[in-house]
Amino acid sequence: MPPIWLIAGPTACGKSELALALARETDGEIVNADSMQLYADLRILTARPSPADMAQAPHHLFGIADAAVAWSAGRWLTAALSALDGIAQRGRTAIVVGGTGLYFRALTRGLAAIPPVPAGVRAVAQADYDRLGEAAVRDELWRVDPAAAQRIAPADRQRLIRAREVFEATGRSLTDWQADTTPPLPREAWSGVVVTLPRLELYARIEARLEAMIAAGARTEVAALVARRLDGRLPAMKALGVRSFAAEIAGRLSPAEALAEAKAETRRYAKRQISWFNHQAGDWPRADAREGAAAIGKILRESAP
RNA sequence: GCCUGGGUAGCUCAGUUGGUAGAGCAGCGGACUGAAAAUCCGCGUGUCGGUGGUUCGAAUCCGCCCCCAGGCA
Repeated sequence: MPPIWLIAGPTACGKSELALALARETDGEIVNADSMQLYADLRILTARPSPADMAQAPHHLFGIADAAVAWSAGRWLTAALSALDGIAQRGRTAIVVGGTGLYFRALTRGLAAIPPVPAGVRAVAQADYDRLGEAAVRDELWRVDPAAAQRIAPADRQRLIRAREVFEATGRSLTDWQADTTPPLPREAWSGVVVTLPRLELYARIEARLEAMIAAGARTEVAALVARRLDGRLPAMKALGVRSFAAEIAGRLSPAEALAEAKAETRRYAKRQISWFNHQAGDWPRADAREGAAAIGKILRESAP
């Protein structure tokens, strides 16, 4: 059975380049595990592989969604499993690369089989939260899903709404659903590595990359996205830098302020990613990005169960 | 060289009549099961330029020295 390699790591650590080198070396295929590189609209700002890179090996799930459509971890998982299936049938190595920790968790540990919640139910849950306040929603949750009410942090609007809408839509508590979760892949099917880089070096790369993105036309991309007047709550609208550069385009921030803000938000994001991988993938081997693709390939081969 | 203003957290600064210091930004730690580049929780991280002195006690007062910014020469 051909291997599935998972390459995770914080933004700007050099994952894509390593994945491409490994794909060339193994005649493998690359699968995206980045929630923002899914969308077509922001190629530059989300650091999606260029057409030249994509021509060097088959790439899956990059830029395949329209920003007007909200994808989710569940939708990604279905698409990724289907891509992995195709790659396995072709007898090739699959290289799943990205920075979205939840996606790797979904792939390796599973996602509860909750049916999609109808948009109307979510809209009602959101409206109730905004109209009645957190306390009322939480009180309701104490009745139907006390474990979730206990676990969800104060002011975590998103998770409270999620717990509520799942119960409303399915008649079963989120906690109950989650207890059922099973991994979609057998443990021996994959091996993973977390790519690291010293913090200061990572931050320097983040800053340099943002500047390069601006030089390459990231502002124009954001302007085009903003011109579509999409709902600001769509995932694609939350891509790092969109808000800052949109504010610049609207004249609310100077170019320097917008750039500084985007850099700071990206640094904080990288920190959250590091925190996630440290605790949620603490048992995966680590590899310094500077060790190069050969070293990382070796780790992946040797850590296969 | 003289005069003036200033040296306090990584940065910009606040600091009341002397009681070993606090804001913003930056930063750090953490949580995480379908928005996850999301959402949320927690944390001041300090030779108060240096050195003598006055004082029970000095970031605060005094002396000397160093550095920075203006001004006068």
